Amino acid sequence: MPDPVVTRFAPSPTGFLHIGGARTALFNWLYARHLGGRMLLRIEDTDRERSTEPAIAAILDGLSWLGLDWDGDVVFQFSRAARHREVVEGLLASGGAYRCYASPEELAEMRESARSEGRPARYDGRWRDRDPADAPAGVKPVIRLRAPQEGETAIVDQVQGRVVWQNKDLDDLVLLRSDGTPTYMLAVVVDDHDMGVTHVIRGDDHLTNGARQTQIYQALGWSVPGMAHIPLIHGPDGAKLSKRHGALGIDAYRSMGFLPSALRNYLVRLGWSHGNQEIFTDAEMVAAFDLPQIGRSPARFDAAKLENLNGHHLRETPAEQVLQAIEVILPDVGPARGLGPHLDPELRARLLASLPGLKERAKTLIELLDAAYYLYAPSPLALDAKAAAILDAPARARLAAITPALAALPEWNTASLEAAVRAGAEALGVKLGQLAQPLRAAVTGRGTSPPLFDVMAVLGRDVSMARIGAQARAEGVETTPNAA
RNA sequence: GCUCCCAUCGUCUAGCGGUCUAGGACGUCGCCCUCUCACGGCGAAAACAGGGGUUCGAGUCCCCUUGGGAGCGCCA
Repeated sequence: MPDPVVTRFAPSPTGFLHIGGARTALFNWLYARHLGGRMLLRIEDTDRERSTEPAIAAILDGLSWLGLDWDGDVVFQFSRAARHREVVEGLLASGGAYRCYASPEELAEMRESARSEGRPARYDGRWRDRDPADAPAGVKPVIRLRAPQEGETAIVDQVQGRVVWQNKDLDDLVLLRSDGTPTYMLAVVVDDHDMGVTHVIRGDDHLTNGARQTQIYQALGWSVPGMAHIPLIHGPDGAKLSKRHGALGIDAYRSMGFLPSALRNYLVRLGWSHGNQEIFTDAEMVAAFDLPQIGRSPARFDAAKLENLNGHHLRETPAEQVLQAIEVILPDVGPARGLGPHLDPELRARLLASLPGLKERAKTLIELLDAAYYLYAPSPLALDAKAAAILDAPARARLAAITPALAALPEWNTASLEAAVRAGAEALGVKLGQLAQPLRAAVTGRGTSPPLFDVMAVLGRDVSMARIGAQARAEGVETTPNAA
């Protein structure tokens, strides 16, 4: 293994970690893990106005929740400003950069007239070869790269292929602002170089930046890292994922009850494929992932597929782990549904026992929690519309009829309950469903639930009989359907 | 406007010149299973944007058109 790969995820902390950023991080992580390399994390906080502590925390939290770990310490770009300046000084000395005294107004005017004349909107190089003695007094200059004006600049991208720009279409970008702080374009190059990054994997909105950064590498005499510009994720309407589509941070998906493993699985298949395989464990993903299988067209975000995948992962995940995932989001989502931020031991045990039946039927942890309502419902149990419809007078009469047999059961478990109810249905001359459905409605307050006998077994004799009794006694009485 | 990128079922995609009467998955619609709902099983409808080339042969290569997208800051 001659050249261990080093990738990096480099978000700017100006907002939460969104779904596109999460996928970029995942791809970097997978590529590094696949090749036994390292993934670094760098926070691009050179924009002091917009970078915030909460955003940094949200990004770190999001990555951790998603299960994407990084190697080494987090690098904060702003802390490296002195190094960035040093590099620019060198460039200034070698003639690779120059001071530009153009005012913001001049620049705006330049862009406007260029556009109106159908020319590319770019800096015209007016200070490129001008005598510094012409510098207006009192104006702090920016420092620009003396970019080549002829020929072409190409990047050999592992996803996009060889992409070429004519140098005349690229202008002299700003390296150092007039206040002496480095720009993103410069900082990225210096940091990637200093950090030993071998592969830059990022969204293809950076494709042009790739060319401009290549010019900086060349001016510095540094070797250009491998690049892979992956297509962006679009919203359902085909436009770039944005606030209009909900502007969701990764934390929102957590709160919606998605499993990290499902999100990883969904994200990896957006733009990348491995034959016909749709379902991936982490190990499979790491083993199969590579850059050549990444497509070049943007993918649309499809919530339905994410939900389906989440359902699959829910079923595959052991009950204890699902329970832990629930406990992670409970502080967020518990209080709103009458659950506290934590589960008391008794409820936890009942939930765990019910999970095999529950996780089979839910697409998200939220759905699961709602379906488990019968486990934590306050008394008296509220009936939803379907349950209320099921519990008509004949149904209630059947409940009354089966009550003695249930009360007399020596053992209260799934098998004994099923035997008793089947016998009861036969004795009443009705189909199993005609008795089971009223029982389900009485015991869960819902028209649907996990298998009835499992539910009754977990609930226990006392609770079950009380709920059945309450509905049996209400024969002929109009019930108040649950408002919800 | 300029530069660059993209184009297979509604969506994610397989396809790397002949095995494509185009495969899988999600979603949709039937049927089966069944104590409900799911799961699972079986089946159906559903796509190579259009036009030119190249070739014995094109979804696969080239060009044009059309349609999407991204970038064009002293933001990142």
